[in-house]
Amino acid sequence: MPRPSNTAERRAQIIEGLLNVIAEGGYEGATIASIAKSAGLGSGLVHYHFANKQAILLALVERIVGLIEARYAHRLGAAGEDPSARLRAYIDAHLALGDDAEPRAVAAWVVVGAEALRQPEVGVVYRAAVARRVATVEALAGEILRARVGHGRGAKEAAAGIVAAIEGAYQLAAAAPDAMPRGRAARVVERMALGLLDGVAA
Amino acid sequence: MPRPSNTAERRAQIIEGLLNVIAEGGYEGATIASIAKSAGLGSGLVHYHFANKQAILLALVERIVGLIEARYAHRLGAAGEDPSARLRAYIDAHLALGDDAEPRAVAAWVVVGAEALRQPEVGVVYRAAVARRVATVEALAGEILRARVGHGRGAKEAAAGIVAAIEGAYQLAAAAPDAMPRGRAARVVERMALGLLDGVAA
Amino acid sequence: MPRPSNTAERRAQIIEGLLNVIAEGGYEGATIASIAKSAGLGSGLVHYHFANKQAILLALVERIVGLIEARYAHRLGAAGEDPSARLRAYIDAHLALGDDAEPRAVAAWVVVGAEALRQPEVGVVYRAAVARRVATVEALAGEILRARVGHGRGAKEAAAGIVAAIEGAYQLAAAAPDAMPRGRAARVVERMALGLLDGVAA
Amino acid sequence: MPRPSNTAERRAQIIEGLLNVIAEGGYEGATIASIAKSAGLGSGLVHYHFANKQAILLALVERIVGLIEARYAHRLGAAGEDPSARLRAYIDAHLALGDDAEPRAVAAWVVVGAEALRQPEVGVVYRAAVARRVATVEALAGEILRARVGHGRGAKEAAAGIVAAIEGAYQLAAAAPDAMPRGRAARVVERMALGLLDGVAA
DNA sequence: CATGAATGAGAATTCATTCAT
DNA sequence: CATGAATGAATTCTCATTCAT
Repeated sequence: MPRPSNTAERRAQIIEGLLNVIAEGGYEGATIASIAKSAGLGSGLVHYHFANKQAILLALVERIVGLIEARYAHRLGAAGEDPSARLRAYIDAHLALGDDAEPRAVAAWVVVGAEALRQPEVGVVYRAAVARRVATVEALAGEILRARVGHGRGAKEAAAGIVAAIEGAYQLAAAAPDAMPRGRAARVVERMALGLLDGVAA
Repeated sequence: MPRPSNTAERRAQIIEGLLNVIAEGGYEGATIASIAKSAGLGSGLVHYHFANKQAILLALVERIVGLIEARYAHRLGAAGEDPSARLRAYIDAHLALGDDAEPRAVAAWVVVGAEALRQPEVGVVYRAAVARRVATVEALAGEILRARVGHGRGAKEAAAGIVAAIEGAYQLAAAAPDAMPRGRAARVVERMALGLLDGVAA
Repeated sequence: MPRPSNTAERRAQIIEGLLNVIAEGGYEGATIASIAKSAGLGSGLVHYHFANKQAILLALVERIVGLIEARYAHRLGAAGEDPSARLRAYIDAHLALGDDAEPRAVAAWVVVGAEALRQPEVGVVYRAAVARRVATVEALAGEILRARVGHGRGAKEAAAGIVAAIEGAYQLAAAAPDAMPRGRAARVVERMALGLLDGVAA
Repeated sequence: MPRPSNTAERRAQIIEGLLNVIAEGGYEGATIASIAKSAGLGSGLVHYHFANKQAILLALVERIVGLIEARYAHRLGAAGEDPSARLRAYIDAHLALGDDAEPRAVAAWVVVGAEALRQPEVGVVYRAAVARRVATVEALAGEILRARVGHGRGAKEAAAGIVAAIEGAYQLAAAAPDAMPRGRAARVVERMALGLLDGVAA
């Protein structure tokens, strides 16, 4: 009777290790040895579970995206059917502080965004993640616009703007936390989003 | 009769070299050898003019900041005294395409933002640059708000939001260019900015 | 089942490699590559077992000190309780030729003495080693003096003189071997030591 | 009328520069740039006056040797014809503190002794200097011994011992100054020397 | 004579990846 | 599955020496 595989658990540990080290040292500081150490594993084991270092980063991207989508799903329940409330929930899921806040994930995401410039495979998953975000926001924006002016024109570029504001808020939170008054990011981005839609609708 | 010093020129060449390689390969990809090659210089000379690799990056930050501030100064003339026009000019200077567009600088800036997480000295100059941007925008936002509602409350956090939107637009432009319809970023951010100020003023 | 650790053995090999190359080429000539080659190892492995080159040198200092102290301990048995005999045994342990002679260690020690000027950490362990030598000789000299004149005044500076003579004999042996008739160093230093104590006692 | 050559002066400046930097940083720390800076000259000029770095070191050896021989010559006058007084004057010239003390030269000499192991050409001049010292002391010791026992047997090895003690005292002064009570080195070595000759004569 | 820019050959160090056990 | 030793290529940085002016 072979021992039950613990691969899934080990992979999760390793991804968590990368998240931790990337949050403080960036991707350059994330050596296999430091990841392994942070995960409490031997360094050889990392390569047993992942073909190479990049593979861990790709898994981390998935992990972060999943984390945030879960937050959104969780908030959706309280938001009800109103598209504006849903858009606020969406922004909140990305930016609000709270018990489920993940400052490490924010820093890691900023790093992922920079690595996307460098590693084509990371670029692919990063762009896919961004595209999904834009699509989600576009759907919400489209609903809001159609309710107001009967058509959804401009929803796509509004969505891009809103996602940009979210990404920029991450960037500031991670690298220049003094720039944005603490805990206000979600509110400010919500106002920008709604103000933008007002402008588009006008 | 010594050879006339060309230090300033060489330093500029090297900074330009870093800008070029960073724009495609990120900071990790920017090896001294690649910088030197891109600048058409020997690798030893790079260290003759800069103490280390980080010093080049710091100089690059200055360079990029100066580039954009010059664009803003240039657009200010056409904007006249109206604060809203000036805010649009500000956003335009950062995001508009045109003859003076610098896609390489955009990518490099994103990389700088990630390196700011890793290298404390880079963090310092990055935060200083962001702080200046926020202060500039805050002044404009304050003027606009005062003209409308007689006070400037909320200008600071509005400014942070606007700067975040700009930074996020850079991020998307560099790493996920398909997300934002080409050439629309300035327009979208302007609308977000003005919509945000409407909201704050309300 | 992990490979059994051979760290201690590897470290010893590397220290031995440094001893070998330092004996001929000095510390400057001792490159990591040459140390690794002399030890029959890959260069990366050297840094796997030692944080940096200096750490190997510090370990080498310990190694040499231990070597000589072991020679002294070994000779102590034959010397019996007589302090003069013990002092001779001490000098012998440092300077006598014989099966346990270590010409490489002598040359390396001279190099260590010069590196002590340059690398603060090396200076620390070098001074500690010298201080222990002086203390040991001082104890012996004190016994001899007290037996003769009832007090041990002057033992400390006599000990310093004796240690200086030993260090100088190393220096000549390593760098100007023709200056001292071969195999006579121990005898000459013993005579200097005893003559010095005669003078101090007078 | 060509301008008068200042080569001799420049060479002296450069040698002085090497002496200064070697006294603090050892030979490794002595870069051409640092030597030039310490001499107040441009780095290119160093190579105009010396073929290479080693040539400066060789000149420095001469310089230090000359310095000490001058001190000896100066003290010889006061010592008169008595060989014991002359031997004391010799040791004094090498080790006594005073207005003409040269702590930098002491440190530099220790470095030279270590470089002698590494650079064959340095070894040659170092050994020549040591041989001259031994020969001088041997002559004095021979005189002393002949006056006492009618022959000079053992003078050579006694001289080597005395020179060793001097070299060792340099080593301690430079690298472990706490080992020898300050200002006592000359006295201690004189006692060792005279005690040694007593022993040889016995 | 003098300057300091320029070169290029190393040197130390890092680290992903492999592999013996 | 697991460990951590081992490898070797890549990278930053140093520095003697050369050379244009």
